Amino acid sequence: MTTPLPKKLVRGSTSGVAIMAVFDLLGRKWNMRIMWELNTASLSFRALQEQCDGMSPSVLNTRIKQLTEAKLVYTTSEGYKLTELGLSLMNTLNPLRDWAAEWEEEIKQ
Amino acid sequence: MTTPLPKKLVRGSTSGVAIMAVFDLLGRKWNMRIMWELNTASLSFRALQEQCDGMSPSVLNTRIKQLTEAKLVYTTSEGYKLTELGLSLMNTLNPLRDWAAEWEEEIKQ
DNA sequence: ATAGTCCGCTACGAAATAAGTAGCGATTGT
DNA sequence: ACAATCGCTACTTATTTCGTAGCGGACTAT
Repeated sequence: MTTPLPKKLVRGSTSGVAIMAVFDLLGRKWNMRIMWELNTASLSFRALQEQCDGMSPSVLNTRIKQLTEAKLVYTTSEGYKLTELGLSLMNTLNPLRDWAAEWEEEIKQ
Repeated sequence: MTTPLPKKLVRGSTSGVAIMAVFDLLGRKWNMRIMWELNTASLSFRALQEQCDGMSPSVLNTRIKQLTEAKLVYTTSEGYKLTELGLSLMNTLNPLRDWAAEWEEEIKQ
């Protein structure tokens, strides 16, 4: 006699806590990758597209809009750059690189 | 006269570095969320589904398979749990919670 | 034994998102 | 003037995710 699942809910969305909004944003294809590339260097639209394995420009365009809206990225005459917020996010995400290396070791077996 | 975009490439995929594979995995809807919930408590299929805002069971099922394949999650009689690797991933991802809080402050303006 | 309930999970059509390609108008270089 | 490149949009196709119904197994109550 547990409570049945609620019939309608805002799904996969910012229900309550801030971290959920982060999952929504980063849990979308390309967003982490774009941030990662921009953390290495600020890039023009075409350059960013190339860095991201030639991802389609239509998607790149909407991603840039999202990330700009989220105040993680901004546009300059020299290309797209990370904001302070964007940089701080990439700092917290930085340990992922090392974890990824360990994980790769463990997984190829 | 820059090199034109290569016509075909494995896109959004593990081209070279380990971190790209991580982006592929975590850059999918629900994966981070599932890991996050399992980091708090080990949960049965139905319970996990409820925690994740009632996400569809078909997707949950494929996600569990992926995460199991990736050696981040395993199945027990008491429900799904994080492996050591999964736990270490959540540790590196933990600072995200604080960042999310700061970000929420900055963004609601 | 039978019927009811809950479980993990699958099947399958509908909706949403991403990919792929062509090309426009603006700018830059020759 | 001309060609090349740029950022970006429009549009079609492919892939992913949702939503719902329901199967077979385990457990329980009658």
